[in-house]
Amino acid sequence: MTTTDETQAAGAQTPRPAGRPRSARAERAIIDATLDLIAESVGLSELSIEAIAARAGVGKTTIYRRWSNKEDLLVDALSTLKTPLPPVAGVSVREDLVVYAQVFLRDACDARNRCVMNIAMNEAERHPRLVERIRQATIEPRRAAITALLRRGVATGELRAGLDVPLAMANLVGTVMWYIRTEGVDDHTVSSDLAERIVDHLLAGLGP
Amino acid sequence: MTTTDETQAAGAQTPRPAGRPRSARAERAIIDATLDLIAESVGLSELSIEAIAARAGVGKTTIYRRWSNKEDLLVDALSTLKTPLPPVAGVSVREDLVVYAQVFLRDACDARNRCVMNIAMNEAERHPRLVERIRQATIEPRRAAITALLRRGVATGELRAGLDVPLAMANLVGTVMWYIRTEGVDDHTVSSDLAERIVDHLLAGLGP
DNA sequence: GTGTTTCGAAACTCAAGCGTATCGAATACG
DNA sequence: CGTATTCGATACGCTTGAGTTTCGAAACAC
Repeated sequence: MTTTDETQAAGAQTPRPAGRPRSARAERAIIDATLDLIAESVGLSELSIEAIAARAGVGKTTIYRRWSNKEDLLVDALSTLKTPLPPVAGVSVREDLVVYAQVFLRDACDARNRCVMNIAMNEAERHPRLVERIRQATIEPRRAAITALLRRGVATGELRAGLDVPLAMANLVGTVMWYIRTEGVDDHTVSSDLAERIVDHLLAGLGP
Repeated sequence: MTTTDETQAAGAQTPRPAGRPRSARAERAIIDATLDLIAESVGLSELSIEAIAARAGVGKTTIYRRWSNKEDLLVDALSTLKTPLPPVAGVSVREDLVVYAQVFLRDACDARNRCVMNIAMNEAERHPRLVERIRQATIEPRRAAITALLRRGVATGELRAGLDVPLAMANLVGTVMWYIRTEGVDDHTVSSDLAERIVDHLLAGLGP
């Protein structure tokens, strides 16, 4: 929308509404402060607009001039987490699984991305609009990608015939999530071969 | 502590402190209301003492005479969830794993027990005392039991040699948790053979 | 009966936070 | 320059809920 910091490029569409233009820097500061505070706290109910304004060095007026309430701001703020999403691959199913596992590990270790999953799992009743958006923008694409990959593995014979795909997906995602949580893997302590270990573990199973 | 509803048995210890005795029914009603409201809501911050008092049909005075603040009440209320804990078994490692998986499935489907895990995972910063208690009373015993079972399986050869035990545990618990969450298994729709399917799936692995 | 304690209900104080309004200063345009 | 809009700051009204206090009634012991 804006080119320089305090200036709006007068596109052919809107002839510029006269008066002092809105600060793009303030907008970024608000969204950054929102994401930081979400990542630091746990639930959305302890996140206050006043704390956001203070952290962003901004008046509450500047926030309410852009978003009419808290949920609108949250929707926009979480939308900026692009989550570049799983890149495609194709050499072998095992290697692709490792790539996905690595993406999940990275996401689960980054505070800003981790809170997205927390919100999706815990705030469904209080913020259905927000959770639905997260579900469609982040969860569903990944679920579809993994499902396709697992089906491909079954088709090529790299995975066991008659595989229960939803169960296998819970297997992969649940293992990653739980391992991160319980073993306290940090953003920097996550070793590069952890994804490989997890995938190979899943492929081999527990039996001898 | 109490035998009849409104009476305290005068044990040899305390000779009965004179005055109207505290109502045991009120105490149970308070704890029941607390657990119900925790199960219905999601976080502990939207749980209000006033709502508990209203649900229990009790004055706030009756609550504050027993517990000095909200966290004390929560600690006591959650302590009453005995979670009979994993019973021992011993025929085969697979059967024992199925038993544990069934316990986890039952717990994860019961609203009152499910919220315990939610609290342990999400409220660590706001209620460290409470979370630590849950960790020691509920999580740690189960973690130890599964660890012992997995090690036994490795020793008897029923499980693969060189098994990564923490990873295998994340495998079992994470799969159950994630499957329940994403597939929306309810308290009544949980089929009796789901635990067997999960365990056999884990034992076999994804590979052919 | 008297004395003591608890009961539920209601009122209270205090703090946090939402959303609004108002202020002087700043930044644009013409 | 004047006009329009946004800026940050501050104050305001309002609601919620914690924790306390007061009240009359009730339940015990003596």
